[in-house]
Amino acid sequence: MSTPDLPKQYDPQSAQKRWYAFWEEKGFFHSEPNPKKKPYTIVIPPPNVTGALHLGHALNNTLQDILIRQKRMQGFETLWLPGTDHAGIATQAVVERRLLTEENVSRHDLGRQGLVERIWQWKNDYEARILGQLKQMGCSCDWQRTRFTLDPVCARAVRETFFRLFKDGRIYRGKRLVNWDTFLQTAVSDDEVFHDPVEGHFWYFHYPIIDPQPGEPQHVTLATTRPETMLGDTAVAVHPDPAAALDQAEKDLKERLADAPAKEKPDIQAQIDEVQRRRHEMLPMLEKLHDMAVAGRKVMLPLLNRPIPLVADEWAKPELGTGCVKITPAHDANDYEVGLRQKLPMINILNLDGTLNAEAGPYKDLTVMDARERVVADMEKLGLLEKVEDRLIDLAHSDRSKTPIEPLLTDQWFVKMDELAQTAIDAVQDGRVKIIPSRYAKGYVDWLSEKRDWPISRQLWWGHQIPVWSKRTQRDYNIDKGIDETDSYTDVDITPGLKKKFKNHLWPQVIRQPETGTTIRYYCIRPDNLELEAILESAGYAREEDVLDTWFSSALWPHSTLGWPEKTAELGYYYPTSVLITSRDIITLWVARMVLTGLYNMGEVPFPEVYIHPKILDGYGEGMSKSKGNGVDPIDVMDKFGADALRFGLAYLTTETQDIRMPVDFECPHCGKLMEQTKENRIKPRVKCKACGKEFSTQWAEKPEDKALPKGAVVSDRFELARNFCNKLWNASRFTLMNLEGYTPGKVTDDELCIEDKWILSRLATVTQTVTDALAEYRYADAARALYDFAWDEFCSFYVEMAKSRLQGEGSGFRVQGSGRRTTAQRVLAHILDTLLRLLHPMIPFLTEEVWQLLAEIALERGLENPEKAAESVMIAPWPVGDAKRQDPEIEARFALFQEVLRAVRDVRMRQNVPPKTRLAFSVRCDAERAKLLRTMEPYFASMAGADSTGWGPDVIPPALSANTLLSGMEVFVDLEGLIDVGAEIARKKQELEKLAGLIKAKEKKLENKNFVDRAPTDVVQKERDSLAELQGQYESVQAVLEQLHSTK
RNA sequence: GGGCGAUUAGCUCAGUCGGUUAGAGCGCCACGCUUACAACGUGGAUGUCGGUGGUUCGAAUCCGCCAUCGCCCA
Repeated sequence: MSTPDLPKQYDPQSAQKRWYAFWEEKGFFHSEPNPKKKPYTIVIPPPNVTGALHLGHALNNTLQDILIRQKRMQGFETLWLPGTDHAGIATQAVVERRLLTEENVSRHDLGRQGLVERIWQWKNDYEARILGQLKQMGCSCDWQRTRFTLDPVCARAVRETFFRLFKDGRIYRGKRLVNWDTFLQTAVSDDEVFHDPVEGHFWYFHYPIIDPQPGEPQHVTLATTRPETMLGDTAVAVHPDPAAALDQAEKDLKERLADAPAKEKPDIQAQIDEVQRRRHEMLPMLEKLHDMAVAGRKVMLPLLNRPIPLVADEWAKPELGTGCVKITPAHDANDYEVGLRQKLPMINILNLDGTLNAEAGPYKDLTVMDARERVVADMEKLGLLEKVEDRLIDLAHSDRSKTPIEPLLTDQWFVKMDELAQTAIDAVQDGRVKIIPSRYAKGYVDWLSEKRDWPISRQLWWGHQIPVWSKRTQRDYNIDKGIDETDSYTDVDITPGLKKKFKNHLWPQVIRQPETGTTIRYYCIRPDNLELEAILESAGYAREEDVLDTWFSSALWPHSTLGWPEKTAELGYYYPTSVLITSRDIITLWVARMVLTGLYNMGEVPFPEVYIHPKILDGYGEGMSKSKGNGVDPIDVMDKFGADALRFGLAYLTTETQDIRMPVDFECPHCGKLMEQTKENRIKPRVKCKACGKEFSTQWAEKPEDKALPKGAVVSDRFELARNFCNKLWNASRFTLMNLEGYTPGKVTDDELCIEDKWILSRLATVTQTVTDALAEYRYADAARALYDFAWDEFCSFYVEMAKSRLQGEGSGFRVQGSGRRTTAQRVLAHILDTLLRLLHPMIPFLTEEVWQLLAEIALERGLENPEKAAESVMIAPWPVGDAKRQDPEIEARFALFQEVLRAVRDVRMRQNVPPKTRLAFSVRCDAERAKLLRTMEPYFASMAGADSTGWGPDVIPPALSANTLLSGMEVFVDLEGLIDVGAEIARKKQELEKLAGLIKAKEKKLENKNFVDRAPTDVVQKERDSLAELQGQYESVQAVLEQLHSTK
């Protein structure tokens, strides 16, 4: 393409396709350990294969690519290691739901292997899509090293880690109440549960006291929202000191009352009254019950006729309900704690499908809801139902199946966190891992400090199957644990010969079940021991069915992806990685665990720095999600604005605060206009365009008539700024290319440089430093803004404008002194553009490459001191270094004077409505020094403001009819003979006068304040005095002009 | 309930060490297709810096309290 043929608008799509392929072909993305260079490594936070990438991913990956590209240019051996995460439950649930809706088959129809195969298909599709999206964004990942958390390399690391932890005694089997999804028949994690208020009831039951003594109650009253759980009750609790508890409750309420706002007072007072009522009416009974609990008395659990103890436990709140509480340890989190404290039996009454099991006696096989009705009816028949109240219940639902969650006590595998967590805390506290911004370190440390053991098993089929074999006949969720470490190697099935042969590859753990007198023997096997696995299986051992928590494999990501446990060259060279860039919601789940496993497996932290970037919200401050309909797809943004605009826009918005707010628009497919997305229209299947009146469909379209409409993309106009910026750059580049005809490289000496050359070189040196510093501290927005302002306001608006006179040569009407002037301008211009492209490349890779290549055609050798051939791609060109000796505050200050005067002249033209082609005459009253400088700029006033000067210096006399503009130390007069709208100018000056009067008054007041003059630093006081004098001078000038205007009217 | 953060122009955001006549982009108004660019140029208008109390000669900036919103944790 020859330069005059360049289109006036930048076409992102064609550049993206061409240059990405070029980079890949050249192998620029690939990295190999290179001892001659320092490594710079980032491992990608692997996106889930559950779905396509959203804007949050686009942000996350843009920020990584910016650093990677910059560091590559800075000469590091740069590796950005890409990959994806298998995302256990999320992916399995998506695939299962799809199988059900589209083919009406369940996972049980397919079987484990069948389902896993189907999920792999899904994974392959989505992985390809995700990696394609990253490529479209321009991400310079080393695709040859792409990893997946379930691939053989990662799997090996997972098994090896599990084995080491197991052997180390850090993995154990234990009880845990989980959120059981009876529909999907799996445990789901807390963040896969949502709470919804549901209308329910509060049932009051009587449990008879066994053999009540005289003066004792016949029964205790208990209230419950889930009557069927009584079948699993193993105790009734009463507070150990009900009087003290009531006193405390009253004290707390009174404190709250004291500093509560008036409108809340009546409510709190009512609560205090209630506590006092309870003290009178209920306390004696509660104290009696407490005595009975201490005496070891029991109550009879109705329906099952099981005697259960009265226990004293603080969980029973005398200020709430009946003051007593039934305890169902296997089906309620709080009751479970009570069960542990009071050493109560834990009876599970549920089957995994949500029906009741044999423990429920006559209610066996009923569903929870059926059992609830029957229990209530039967209690009523027995006369044990006191009353029923309506009540709004906050019920937990599974996000995956939308069905109610049942708390269920199950056996799970855990990692002991005590020591491991401490190592990760230490790493942050002693600075080996720095979290940026630092405020996030608190949450990290607090979370780890709880040292809660990590439950790692999941009842799923998609994931790393736990590498433990055991002999047992059924999955039993009611066993008690008891590990006996000394009982190793006594299993009759494993011969001493085998044990010797597989030493260090096999590790036992024995768990006794005192109730049944049996023992369960577990063996963990190291990876790559198929023979051993076969031997165990033929001896009747079966592998655990559960898989590991996805985070277990993600936790190893920085070292597993580099080949650990093999001692690969990559591991030695690239580990520890340089930085981790991620969002704040997974600091604990992921970052903390990577630190901990990195230290455990490698003995070294996985990265010295963690940068936490903002979260993208919509215009209402809500997180974006597909389920809300406010999710912006980066592909839509790239289609509309281009990948460069997406990237620059995101970088521009990445400030140190927590969030990026991004109002969301629909883009009408008919007229292309943007229309604000509201909470109302974002959930509709079809929307009517406000601009053209035609309808379009949304992501919710399901009916054929809706689907038939063209789809409206969801975008945000916040990318317009970046798109416009790209286009501006494109056109500045276009100008440069068009004016480099006849360019020759060559050294440019200082005396060949004009003031504008020196000025732009000074500014460029400063901006180079600013951008380099900002990126080193992850201040992306600062870097982007510095480049935006420089490129637009300085390079385009001034340098390019001013270079025109020299570039366009003799015919232009400007003074052209010497034949070298055009050559110099070309050399400086090529150099500035060259440097600007390099500085912008990490943020705007495609456009900069496009221009770089075009520039190479006409100006391959560039540079002011020692012109050199440009690199074959901007991607591998050296990162600019801010040249301190080019920084010239003197020149910058002088240039600023010129800009001020120029603006003043332009301002008069605009406010007087002088047509652009009419030339203006102006003069400037100022000191001799300034006059000398400004005089040299005359041609630029002529070209840039269409104004010719008539005088400079202290003796300038204003024309009879003029508009004046006051600047610091200067006064600009524009001759208005025959032009002026006098009335408008008078009005304007009056307004100006008032404003000045106000400012003067404020300053005078300040300076009259003795405290200020005495206590403020002298330079500040002096500054205020100078400022006042200046203002007074300005006031007088304006007044003079005003009088003159009046007199000519 | 605890922690973190936000609140500055109609919108989205900058604002360094406490001292500025508080800035930018979009939008708005006026003028202009001047051979790089109308995705543009030139100029303009727009603010009780959420409220309140304090520290200070001086507060958008530091501290206390309150309000609203968001996120995380129980």
